[in-house]
Amino acid sequence: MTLAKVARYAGVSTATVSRVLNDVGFVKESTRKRVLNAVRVLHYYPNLHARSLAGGKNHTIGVIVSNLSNPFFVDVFQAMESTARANGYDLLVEHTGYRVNQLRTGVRSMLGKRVAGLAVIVSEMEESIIREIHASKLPTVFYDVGVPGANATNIRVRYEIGTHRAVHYLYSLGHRRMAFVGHHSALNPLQVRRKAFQAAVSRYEGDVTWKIALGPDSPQGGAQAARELLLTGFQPTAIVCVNDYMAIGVLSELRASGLPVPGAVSVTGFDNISLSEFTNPALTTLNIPRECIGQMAVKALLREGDSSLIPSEVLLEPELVLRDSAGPAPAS
Amino acid sequence: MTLAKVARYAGVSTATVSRVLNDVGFVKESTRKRVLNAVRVLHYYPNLHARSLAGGKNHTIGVIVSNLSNPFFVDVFQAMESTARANGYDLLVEHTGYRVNQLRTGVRSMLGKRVAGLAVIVSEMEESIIREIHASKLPTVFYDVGVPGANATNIRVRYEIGTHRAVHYLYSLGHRRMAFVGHHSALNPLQVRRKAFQAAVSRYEGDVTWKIALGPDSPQGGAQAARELLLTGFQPTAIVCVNDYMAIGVLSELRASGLPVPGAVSVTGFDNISLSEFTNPALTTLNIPRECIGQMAVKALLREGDSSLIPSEVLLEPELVLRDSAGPAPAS
DNA sequence: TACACTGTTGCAAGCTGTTGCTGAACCCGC
DNA sequence: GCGGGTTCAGCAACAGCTTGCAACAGTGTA
Repeated sequence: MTLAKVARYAGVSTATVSRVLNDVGFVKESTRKRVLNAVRVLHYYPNLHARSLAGGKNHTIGVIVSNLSNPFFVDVFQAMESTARANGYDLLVEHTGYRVNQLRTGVRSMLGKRVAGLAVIVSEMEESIIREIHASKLPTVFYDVGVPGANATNIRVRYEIGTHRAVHYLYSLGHRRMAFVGHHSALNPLQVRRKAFQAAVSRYEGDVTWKIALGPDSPQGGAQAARELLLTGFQPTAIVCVNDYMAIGVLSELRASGLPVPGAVSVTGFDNISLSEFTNPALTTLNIPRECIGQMAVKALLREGDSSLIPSEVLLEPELVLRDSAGPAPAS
Repeated sequence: MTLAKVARYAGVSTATVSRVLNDVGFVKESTRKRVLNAVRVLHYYPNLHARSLAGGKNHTIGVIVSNLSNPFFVDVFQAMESTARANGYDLLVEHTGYRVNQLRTGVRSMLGKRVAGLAVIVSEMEESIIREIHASKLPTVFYDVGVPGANATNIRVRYEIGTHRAVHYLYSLGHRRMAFVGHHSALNPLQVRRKAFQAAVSRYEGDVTWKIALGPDSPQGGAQAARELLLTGFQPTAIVCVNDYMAIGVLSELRASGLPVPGAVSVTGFDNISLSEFTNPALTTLNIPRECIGQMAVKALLREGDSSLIPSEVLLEPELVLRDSAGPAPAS
């Protein structure tokens, strides 16, 4: 079913049908009715490929995320979606599973689809991919990764500050043996978080001993990392997790090991995903304004008008959310 | 940047560039090198709209889901994605937030994008939308909703059986006051689940009293429903939840109300999302093979060859997964 | 030397819409 | 009844790619 057939059925030219469907130009009411009727009768759906080819416009924003299982990404995605929809744009998600190659493929696919803008909310990254994106001139928003550039906005969370707040809080509760549970150490932004932890504990040099354990980004991964951590014989009284999603697994593993939280071990997360309120005990964590990130991202991409108004870098400070999973260090 | 420019730069015709990029036909090695070089130098990304318009083929499968926040949908999506990718197809997700209008828009958008197949994994549905899909002749897979048709495969979970298993299990543990926590009562497939519960408890007519509470599909919704339930004064010793995602909220609310699980109240979920293993206590639930659903869906859509081999209806039986959230009814 | 292949490449039509421009029809006031 | 401004609709030129068919250069054969 094509425009031409609809036009023939309605006894008009394709131009007229196009105008009716796009609501542009002058079309007599009676003609419009005839066209609309033909569209309905023939079950016609405009070919969007042809449309964006001919029109040269595209009302789609691409989003690439690392892990759709992690509620953090879904939250950002949803915030983006409602903002985009409100502006007449659609979203196109792609997820990489933390694989750089998948990211590269995803970016090219987005470029091939001629999206109006691209949001890259991932942890994996490579210099060459950033260059590729910059060279394409496509309006882009990076989260965490990436460097500011001509058409690029960077949204960055100040992990150092967030992690320091968590560590400081735990220190003030008397904790002196801490551990960090992270994931995929090879990925740069995650290195950043690990280093932020190291920097934070090193402020209490000599006073605090620490250890690091890693696993995949999932509750399973958190549980696994916690298990390995406990097996080393190091007995942390506090575990700082790279995100809430992994913290869920850490909580579960501690319970399985008979270590009450926060009685024996305190746990903190990062992100403040809505699930963190429902864990048992409820998770003490650092809030990252996902809603706000999603909105900013879309607004930056839709840079209607003065592009000089778009900040090239946005820094967010995570705030500590006190709940029940962290408490005073055990007496011992 | 277009094919033509690349061709000019490489000193060949557009046909040759196209052949190189698609790896079809014979191209001399030296020519191929020249073309590939031009592509690299010029930062060329083939316009995928033009490509699918000209080629008449599309290697994209559309997926429409109700709620990307619910891990159940994400799991199905991921299974579909890897199966699709293995067959050289991409996925295009859209989510409706349980809104029928959004579903209609989504379906039309998929039709407009001329996807190769469509998987509709939603709970909301309308007769007219099904007719629209059937009329389009697009290979389709429905999950839960929809009726079998020419190009449509139906995947259906036998909720009656699953729910009956849960209720029976609880009954055998001595529970006589049960509640059902569901969501969005207006949506048909969810009605089905509620009715399945009613049918299950009615087998113990007179012996079991019950009540129903509803909320949005989220932990928050589960907590809210549980709260309302408790406020009625009805004191269930067991709560059957429509899915694990809501059960998480129910567990949390019971804890907040000082009701130990499973000491005072037992809870069961539905879906067996991976999170259900990590709740505290771990959730007793019914397994739905999401991995398998995702694979079947893609295979059915890619009906290469004999389409008569594709079943028009698949029934799945949920199996009880025993964990810690359900136990003997309190003595009371 | 003519002929049949085989491997390579280009020409041009076609995929399905959008849109600038042109022209016809229609209305107005004088 | 006529010039001029509006409205409305069609023509045809694209948009960027794929692909069937023709053409052409070599190579081996008769």
